[in-house]
Amino acid sequence: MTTRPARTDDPITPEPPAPAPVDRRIERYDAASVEPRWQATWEDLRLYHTDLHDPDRPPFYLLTMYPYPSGDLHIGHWYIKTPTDAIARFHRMHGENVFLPIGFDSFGLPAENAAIKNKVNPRDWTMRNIEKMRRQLRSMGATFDWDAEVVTADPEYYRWNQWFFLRFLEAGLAERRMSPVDWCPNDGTLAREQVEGVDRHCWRCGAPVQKRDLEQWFLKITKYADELLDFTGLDWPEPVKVAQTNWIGRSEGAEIVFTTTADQHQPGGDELRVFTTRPDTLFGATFIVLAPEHPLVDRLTHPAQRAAVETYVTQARRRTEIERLSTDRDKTGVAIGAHAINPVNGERVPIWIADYVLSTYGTGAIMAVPAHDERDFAFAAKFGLPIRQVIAPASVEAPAPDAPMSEAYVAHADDDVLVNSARFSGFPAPEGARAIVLWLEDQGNATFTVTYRLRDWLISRQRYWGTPIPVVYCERDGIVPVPDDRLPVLLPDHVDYQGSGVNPLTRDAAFVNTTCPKCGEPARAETDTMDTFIDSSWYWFRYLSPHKADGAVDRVLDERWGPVDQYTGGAEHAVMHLLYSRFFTKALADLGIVREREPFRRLFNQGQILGSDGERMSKSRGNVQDPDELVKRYGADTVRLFLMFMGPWDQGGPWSPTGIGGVARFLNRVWTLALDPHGVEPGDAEAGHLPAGQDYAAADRTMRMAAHRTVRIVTEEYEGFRWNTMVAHLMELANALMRYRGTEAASAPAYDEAVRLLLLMLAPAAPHITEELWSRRLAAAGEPWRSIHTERWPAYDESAVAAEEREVPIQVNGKVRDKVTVPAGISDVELEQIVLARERIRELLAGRTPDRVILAGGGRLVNVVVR
RNA sequence: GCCGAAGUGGCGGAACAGGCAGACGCGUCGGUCUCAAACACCGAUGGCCGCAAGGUCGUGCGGGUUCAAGUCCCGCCUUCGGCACCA
Repeated sequence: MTTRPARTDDPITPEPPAPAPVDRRIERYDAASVEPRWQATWEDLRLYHTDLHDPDRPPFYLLTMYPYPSGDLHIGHWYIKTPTDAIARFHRMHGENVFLPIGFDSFGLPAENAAIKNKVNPRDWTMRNIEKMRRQLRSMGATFDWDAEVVTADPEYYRWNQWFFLRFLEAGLAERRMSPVDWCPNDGTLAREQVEGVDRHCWRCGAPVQKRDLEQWFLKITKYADELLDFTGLDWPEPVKVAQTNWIGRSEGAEIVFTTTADQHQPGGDELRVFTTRPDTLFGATFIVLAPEHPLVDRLTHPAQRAAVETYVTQARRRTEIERLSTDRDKTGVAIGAHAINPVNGERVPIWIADYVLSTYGTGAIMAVPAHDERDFAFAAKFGLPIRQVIAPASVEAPAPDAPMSEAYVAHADDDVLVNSARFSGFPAPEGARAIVLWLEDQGNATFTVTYRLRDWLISRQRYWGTPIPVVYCERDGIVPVPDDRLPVLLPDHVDYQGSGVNPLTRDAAFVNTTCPKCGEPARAETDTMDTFIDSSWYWFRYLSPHKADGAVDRVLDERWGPVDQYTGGAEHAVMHLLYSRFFTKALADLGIVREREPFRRLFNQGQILGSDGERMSKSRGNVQDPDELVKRYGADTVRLFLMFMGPWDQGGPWSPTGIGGVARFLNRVWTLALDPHGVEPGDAEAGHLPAGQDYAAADRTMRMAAHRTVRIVTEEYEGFRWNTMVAHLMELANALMRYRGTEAASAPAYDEAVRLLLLMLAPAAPHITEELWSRRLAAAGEPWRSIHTERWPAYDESAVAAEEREVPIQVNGKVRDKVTVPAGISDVELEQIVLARERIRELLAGRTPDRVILAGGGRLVNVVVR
């Protein structure tokens, strides 16, 4: 590949910064002066601006989760982003055209909270933070392509959120429905984090939180539930796939129709559809439970029960879903005083409501089978409802219908059969389930169905700082989409919060009062804004053409660059962000806007850096670690390398700077090896002499072998993101070379080659010091400057890595007792002879003949077994 | 409760695919350099016994398979992360 610096739009006139002349007494590595100098040079040369149309090199799209501009770049950001930068540099050295963009996820609650609390403008607050974080991000020395930067709070970005919304609306993928929110009379809708305490009060005014039903917008992600379960072709961590699969929660079963009976207060005949995964237990259904929110509750409730029911419904609505679903709680519920007919046996069963049944799952109604469901069992036991066993292993005698049970029989034995189930008795359980549904289906009382835990995506937010939803409400025309040519619907720059959490857009007359695009009459603008997960569901498409004015996505570039080759970011986004992004991509593909149906081919979740107290870093805990101080003291390269060296990347852990000195020492050692090969250290008695028994040629071979073996292993470690062992192996190589420094072998070509390889291998991880040393080597050799980061990644020399001899550990009865050095190509027979002839082994055998001699792993180890 | 990940020296961690446990680094101890200190460099460093050679124990706990187990199997314990009565 080219040895010129990466392509830029400008003609290249590399003006290498004049390297300091190499003194006899060499200076130590001074990061504070070297690093900013190279960062400025890279920027001047536009070294990391990616030419997305480059016809020659294969594209590699590397994406890292864009940060929220909280205003502080902490050590956790470095932990994600600097190894990602090393990936970029590694791929670039393989001749790939790497695109590593960056941007800011700049809408959201924190800006608004700051606005309410400190009376600052959310936009000013956000933009100030972005400014600060840009500076901090640059101090990493990462190769972000800043030309591609995306700021989601810019109209240039969010107008396309609105455009997508309109396309979804046309395609029937967006719809408006009632949905409850947590509500405070003073501060309006509350996010989960704004509800505090067990008594659930408002974070600002302390008022008790209420539930309130609002008309809100949904995106129909459930339409894609089945496709989202398919991860074919994705190289993703298994736990993420498992988490998404559970989140979608597909279950197969049937809907069964129960019909309400008449009484003196209502005519009956209402259909109650229940969802069950166990139609085989239908004969054991002894009551019905509805979610308290079920639409028929009001209509069916008997007057005598009305007061109790209403109290219960109010209570249930005040509980969080987590509370309602908590297993620790006692079962609660109320009979509503109505009944329904079990279609399978005509039995009249009572209808209850209970908060353990959710209106959002299935049909919001269940048939309770206490004999075969633990929750129903607990409920029946508490309220004295009948329990009837209808499933039992064929191997035991069928129990009587009313035989007492101490617990629900839920376990699936292979020989489970239906019992007490009329003509279905004796059917094996799975066949029984099928037969019952088929039979009921004929009468119109059942259908096979699939239900998902996944719910449609509620995107409406009653907040200012987000993308306005582009619809208008007209007296005459109803819900009217804003036409494309009127986009973007601009967020006003200044709003008055009046010290309250209520969405200030609702009070902004200029925003709210608009005209209907259809009839031209006065109309009301939608004041809800979009969930910020919308922003992050397509930002990587926009990076390809951030300023494109006539479309959201550049289709040509999408064809060329999509899907993202590698995505890096935290595991906390395992479900929501990654699932929404997959949904968006599929929907956009169906709308013909993008080509691919999956956004991220390969995903890596790095671990999380915790505070030194082992807790998640947060401002409120005061355990946020600022890297600036460390960077000032040790330099960016040292901090980068230290973060990589700490442990496996997917592990994370509590932050502690202990040990960073070791990494700094290593970089200084590299500096010394490269610039002062002939110096000697006073502390080393052996300094200046080759290791005992080695001549110049042996030293040469040893150095070559060490360097090339390191290339072999380190290349694999870069590919697998195993940074900690990668750094360890580079340290080993440096230590090995250190042994030859100051000896005659330091003049050998092998020494110089080893230093060259060491620098190349270190370059992606520690880009500044290697660039500096590289420039000095070139200058010393009288060659023109070129960046080390445009060099090719080294290949190892097969002949150099092969050893002539190897050491074989010898075990007797599985314990290492001896070692022997043998020629590399030795045969098994010869090896065995040598081993058995060893004095130490003969001693241990004491005249006995070995039972077996095992040569393990092609003679890597010998085990002599004697009993 | 369910799902997922993990438990290895004083500490962070290493160990391909069952084959020398503890790579690399920190810390500690000893040394060289220095008037001295810092820096740098060299050496030692799992526990116990031993002057040494060497022995012995040792990867959360208890069993097992194997010539050989940190690694595989069975049964537990602990920690972290996620999910939450999903019918």
